[in-house]
Amino acid sequence: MKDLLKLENQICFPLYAFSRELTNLYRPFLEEMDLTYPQYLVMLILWVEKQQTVNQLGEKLYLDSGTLTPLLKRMELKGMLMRKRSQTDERMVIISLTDAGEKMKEKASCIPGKLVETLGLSIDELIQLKKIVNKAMKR
Amino acid sequence: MKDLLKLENQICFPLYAFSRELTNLYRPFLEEMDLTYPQYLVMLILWVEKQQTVNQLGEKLYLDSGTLTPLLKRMELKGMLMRKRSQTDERMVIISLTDAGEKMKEKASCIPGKLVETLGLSIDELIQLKKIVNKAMKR
DNA sequence: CAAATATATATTGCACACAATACAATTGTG
DNA sequence: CACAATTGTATTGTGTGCAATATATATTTG
Repeated sequence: MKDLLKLENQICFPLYAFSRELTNLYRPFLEEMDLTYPQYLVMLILWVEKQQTVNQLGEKLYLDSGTLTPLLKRMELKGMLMRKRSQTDERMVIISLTDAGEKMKEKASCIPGKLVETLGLSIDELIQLKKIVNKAMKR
Repeated sequence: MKDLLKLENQICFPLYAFSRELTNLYRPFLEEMDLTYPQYLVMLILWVEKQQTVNQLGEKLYLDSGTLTPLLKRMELKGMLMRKRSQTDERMVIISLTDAGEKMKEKASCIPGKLVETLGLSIDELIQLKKIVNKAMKR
């Protein structure tokens, strides 16, 4: 029986290391747009949705307000998006893109392709990977 | 042609979210031992290797000294390990477990099993997952 | 052997993550 | 309608990650 308490026998560690490696792979492309990877994920949502509350962003990204609030404030400072309290329910903050934020979409369009290229995995492997991870996330 | 700039079409985002979810799944088990997930990874190495320099730990975990130094100091404060400069080369810091640190191994032995159970993936899927991730990491 | 170079760790600064808590606005209930 | 419970965001504190820089020690080279 092999020792499960060995780094090389771990399944979660490769995923953890790979996840960090992924944000490192995105970094050079995102730096050109002054975005971090989590900020890029926010932009992905806003390029489609136009209006999102902090809570809606958090549900989609699995992040809470303790992470999102300062992140969104930094993006607001950079002029990419606006934060405005809802008129109808003042507990909510509505996030929406500025024109500058909208314009970034075009520049970002090449990023997914570049990343897949860098990863060097086949389409089949990517589909497999996504399928398995999605199953585990659905617990 | 589907829009690659949509969150639901991303392959990296599920991996990123899943990686965070994994450390959340470990948290309840590790809290009993006063460990975080990265600290647990350090312990996995030291339970096998006995002596490791900061650099050796960093190579195995893909982490740099800016991350490891404070992390190891916190673990030293908790009495799990010792940090001592090498006599032969004073640039190096040798990390080794205390008796208390050694003893934690027994309590940790059940963790890998519990995690796999929680994940709810088949052995085949786990092997697939590890194989694909390892391939991508080897670029 | 002295000076340049390389190596190993530490420090600093910034950006996440997340638990715990706080707080204001809203909703549900008697 | 008062008021307790809920909801949505913000704040605080701790712990990573990582780039850039600093510092001390070794090693290489002329």
